[in-house]
Amino acid sequence: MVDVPDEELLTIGAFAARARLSAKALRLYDRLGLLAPAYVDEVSGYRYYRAGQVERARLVALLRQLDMPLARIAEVVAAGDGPAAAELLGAYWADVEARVAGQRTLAEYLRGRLSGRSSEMYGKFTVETVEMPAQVVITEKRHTLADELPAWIGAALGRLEEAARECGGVAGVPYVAYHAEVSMESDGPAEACVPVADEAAARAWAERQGRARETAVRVEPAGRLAYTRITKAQVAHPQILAAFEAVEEWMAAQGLTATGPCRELYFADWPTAGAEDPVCDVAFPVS
Amino acid sequence: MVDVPDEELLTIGAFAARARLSAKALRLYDRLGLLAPAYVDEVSGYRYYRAGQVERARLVALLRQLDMPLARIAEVVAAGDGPAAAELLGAYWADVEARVAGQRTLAEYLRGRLSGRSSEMYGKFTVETVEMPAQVVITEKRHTLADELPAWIGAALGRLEEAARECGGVAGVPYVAYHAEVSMESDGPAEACVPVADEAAARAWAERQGRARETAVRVEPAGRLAYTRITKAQVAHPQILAAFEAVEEWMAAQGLTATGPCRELYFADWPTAGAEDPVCDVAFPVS
DNA sequence: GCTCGGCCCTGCCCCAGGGGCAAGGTCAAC
DNA sequence: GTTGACCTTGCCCCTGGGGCAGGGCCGAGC
Repeated sequence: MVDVPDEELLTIGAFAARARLSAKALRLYDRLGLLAPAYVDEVSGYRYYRAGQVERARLVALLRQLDMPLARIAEVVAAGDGPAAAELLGAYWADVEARVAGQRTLAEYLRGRLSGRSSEMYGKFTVETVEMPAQVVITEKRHTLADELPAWIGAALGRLEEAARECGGVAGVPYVAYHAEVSMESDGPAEACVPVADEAAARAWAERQGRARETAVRVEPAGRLAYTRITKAQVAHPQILAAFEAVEEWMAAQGLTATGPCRELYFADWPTAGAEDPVCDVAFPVS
Repeated sequence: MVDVPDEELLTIGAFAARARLSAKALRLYDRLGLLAPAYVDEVSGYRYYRAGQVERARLVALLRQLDMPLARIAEVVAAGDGPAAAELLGAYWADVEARVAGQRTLAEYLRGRLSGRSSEMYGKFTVETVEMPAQVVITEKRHTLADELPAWIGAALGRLEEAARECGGVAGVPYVAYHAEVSMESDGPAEACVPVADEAAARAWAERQGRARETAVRVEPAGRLAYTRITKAQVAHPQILAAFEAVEEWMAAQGLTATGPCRELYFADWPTAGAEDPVCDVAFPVS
């Protein structure tokens, strides 16, 4: 069954004008299989489109106005005009809104910082050091983006504290270590850690864990932590960045260097804490 | 005065880790003059950064998280840490919010359309045709983006109606013709047109116009218009797209083709009209 | 002094989503 | 038949890097 040209076919230029797309874009969509011409002359290579394809082309154009990647547009148009397509679009747009919401917070923070309050930013934080004993910790590690981070921290520390009951109980302040930056673009990994009393039980617990979550048992060596204490309101992206920067600046001034990934130690009961209650120490292991 | 390396210098890898940037990105920023190393070894080409440059590098990294182009980031960091930089950031972010607001409206519209209401979309519009006599029109043309379009339409039609008083008065329904799509990416041009009674006076008026605005006088030939009437609430991007599509679909069904750019005819007094009052005909010249 | 591993260098190709241009083939109207 | 508009492919350009190849630099251990 060969497509034969009939009198309803449009050249690429005419089709582009009706679809409000460029001919160049139409050639690209053809090459990607997103919007194939109804007929292609084998001799001249001319593309011919049916008038009925305009609707689909316009849908593609509108989705492109949302900056949706062509691959996702292909999924949407493949899903047809039903609720499935609407679902895909909704999921995409929810992603966009989540990203923009994070960026909005960051933009507000940066605007405030650039406005001239930068000099007072570092003064607000008091940095101190504390000696930490060696600790056996049970951990759960995951790659995650900044927007899902708070939910994951809550869930992971909850699971680990539950597990700690079989390992001699929680023997220190639970914390989260960041092995790489967690932000909108970079996804960590982050590692939730809960100190426990019974190393043997902890190792037995780790043996029982499946592959669903990346769990581990580790002995965290003793050492000194440089930290600053922040309130519940400050434990949010991006305000918390100021705290990290304050600690690093203080370390540089003291001639100290970080000997490991930075941490957030959650020493308070999170749900019952008020916004202005101190709940967290932002810390670096130092030497 | 040559920069001499002292013991405070960091290699690119160490600096990248502290700034939470990749070495590749740092080389790019160096090449663009955005963040030059404190010292470059002339023999090895190795880049060395001062610890004090970390702050600036982090600012760049944070601004990149806002998807700000490097050229604008360069402007921001060049403006220093004062209100000027905050102003630039604010202007950029306002642009982003405006763009996203338009996309949000479009996404909501599309989600509704894809949900399965597409079959009833076209049914809501009644398309008819009308014969238009030849008209002398005075016009003003401009390239504009979708977000500034409503304001420009109001201003341009206001100016043209004022000018029409010297040209024998307004002799028909003012309209806006779209010579190409006006959206977030494409900027038209759009042409505001007001029919006038006195062609000679109109040509004299056009002669007096300077180059500040792109004005013209034209005789619009007689012809048939296919149109549908919409309410004030529907005269907004992107709801109005449904009206345009309805007219085009109807035209295709009737075997008619467009013979010129599409138009919006504003026949009602805009300020006093209510949201549900018909105010506008969405039309195509057809043959 | 020699080698080894870990950094670092430049340069090239790759991604999306096209824009722009050149060289050449086609099509339709006159 | 000619002409001009339209179409084709192919190549280089943009941003903001990622990834890799081939080669140089450096400190540690032997």
